[in-house]
Order: sequence, then structure tokens, then C-alpha cells
Amino acid sequence: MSITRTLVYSYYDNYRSKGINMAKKKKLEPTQAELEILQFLWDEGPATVKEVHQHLADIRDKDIVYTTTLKTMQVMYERGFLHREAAGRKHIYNAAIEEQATKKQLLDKFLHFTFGGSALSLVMKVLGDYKTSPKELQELKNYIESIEKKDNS
Amino acid sequence: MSITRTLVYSYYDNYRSKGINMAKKKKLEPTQAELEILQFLWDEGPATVKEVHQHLADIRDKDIVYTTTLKTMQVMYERGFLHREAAGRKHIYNAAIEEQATKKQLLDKFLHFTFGGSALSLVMKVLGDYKTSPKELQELKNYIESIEKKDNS
DNA sequence: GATTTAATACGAGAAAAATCGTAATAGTCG
DNA sequence: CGACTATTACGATTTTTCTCGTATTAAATC
Repeated sequence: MSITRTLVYSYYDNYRSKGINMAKKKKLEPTQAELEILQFLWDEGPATVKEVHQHLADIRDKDIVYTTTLKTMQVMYERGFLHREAAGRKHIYNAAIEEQATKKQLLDKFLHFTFGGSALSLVMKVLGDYKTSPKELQELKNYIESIEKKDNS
Repeated sequence: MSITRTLVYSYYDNYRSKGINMAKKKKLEPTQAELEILQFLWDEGPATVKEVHQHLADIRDKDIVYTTTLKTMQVMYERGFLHREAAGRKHIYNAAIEEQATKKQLLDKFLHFTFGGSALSLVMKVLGDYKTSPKELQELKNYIESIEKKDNS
């Protein structure tokens, strides 16, 4: 129980805490299919549908049709998740939402639904379940110490 | 880039690595609504629909009708996520799937879709985004050291 | 400038998830 | 027993997400 239970957040706090009219807040979270696309654009920068689609074909196990990717990206554009720019007959798409903020948002949600809001129990689970190299562990300790230093100032 | 990119897993590995006929594998992952219910049963043990529903009403911001909870739990029972036992006119439900294994499964998926499979970048993000108390940080360091020791034996 | 090709636009539908309303049932209490 | 109530059963609907096929457009090639 100890520390893994200490740090608990409510997923809904995000919505409640931001004022009165949160009810009419539109859906702002990318879906999973959309996430895979954003992931690619965040890492690689602007790309065409073709490039994105190629990447998905590599990544995924299940096949997908070109127009599916296209459609998804068009929807993402409408939803404000992507920018785009015409270049000849093509469009060049880019992420329109910020990587870190988006991940934070999804993390909040995941934390709520899967770990009951406990951030530390998630961290422990990850460290316990995935083999981490000595070097990585060392770097992680350093990072923790840098947080400690910052907190003390 | 450094360490946050090192530890990368493919979400699909889970499916691929377990043999030949993975294609016909049924949907085995609880949905989000189901997760909230499992969470409660894992924490609190066996409960009636009424109790679960009461809990959801407390937890959630949006209202939900009783039969919705009931239906969800019935579906979960059919899907094999819950056991149940008649007690007079009621049913007493309990989780039928293992907490840690289930969370691992969901973590794999989340890691893939939201952090491109990088476990460490998730850990760093969590530590960076959520304020963690000095005591918690210390316990975390201890935990990391215990992993280091174990690896060296 | 006609034909071919590569891309987008768009509507429709399948699949999955979540919700609800009504009916049936089993237990309770007068 | 008969009325009442709490509970389950179940079908249907809504909402969200994902997928695909066809039509259209714009550029490239000959």
C-alpha cells in the first residue's frame, strides 16, 4: 500500500477544475488510430498521407486500406488535430496539437481507468514489468535526484 | 532521445509471439467502463450490482442509470471477466481475471499507442508531470536499487 | 489536349462500446 | 395469498470509432 497509493488523482478533476461550462466541452482527445498517426508526425515531422500510410503498414499487424488512413487524417484535420498545406496535388500534414500536453491528457485518463489514479503505482508497475538496463536505471536515478534538488530550492 | 528511447516494445508482439493461431484470439481486453468496475472489485472484493453502481455514481461526473451498470456487468460475466454467485434474488459478483496481468496487458497497449512503446519515456513523463513527495522519491530510489541488486545476482 | 495516374473528397456502413427502457421474476410483507 | 418492491433479463438504440468503396479532381505524360 504505502507509497503506491499515496499519489492519487481524479481523472475528472481536469474537467471539473477548469470552470463552469465544462459540460459543453467537445471531445478533444485523439483516438487510438489517431494517436498512431500523431506519434509518427511528432517524431518525423510533416508528412503526406502516403508516407503516414506507409508507416502504418510497417507498424501494424493488420492491413489497412489507403483511403482509411486518408479519411482518418481528414477527420483529424477537421477536429483540429492536424494542420495541412497544399503542395501540388498533395497535402502535407503536420501535428497541430502539442505532444507533451496531449500525452499528459491521455496519461491522466489511463491513470484513472487503469491504476485508479495512482501515478506511483504505475511507475512501479512499469519498472517491475519491463526489463530495464543498468544504464537506464542509473539515468533514472539521476533524474530523480534532479527532481529532489529542484524541490529543495 | 537518450534513454527515453532505448526501451521500446511493440504492442503487437504480444499477439505475434504466442504461436500460430493468434488470429482467432477473442477480444480479451476490458473496455474502460468495464475497467472502472474491475478496479472496484479488485480493491473491495465481491459486491452486488447495487454496490458497484453506487460506487460509480460517486466516482463519475456524469450520471448513469442503474440498468446500464447491470447490463455492463452481465456482459462482463458473459465475457468471462466476472464470476457471480446467486444470493437470494441478488447476484454477488467478483473479478474473474487477475489484476496484475490485466494491467500489464493494458499497459502494453497504452505504451504502444501513446508512447510508441518506450517504457522509460513513460516513467520520466509521469515523474515529471506529477508532483511526487520526497518520501515517495526516496522509496522509488530504493526500489530501483533493489532491481539493480536482483539483476546482479 | 487527351489519357493516364496519383491524389483527395465524401458518403456510407461495419464494429465496438455505452446507454437505456420495458418486461419478467423472485423474494418480502401485509 | 396478493400486492409491492428489488433485482435481473434482455432487446434496442445511440454514440463513437474504424473502415472502405466510389467519385472527383489535379497533375503528369505522351
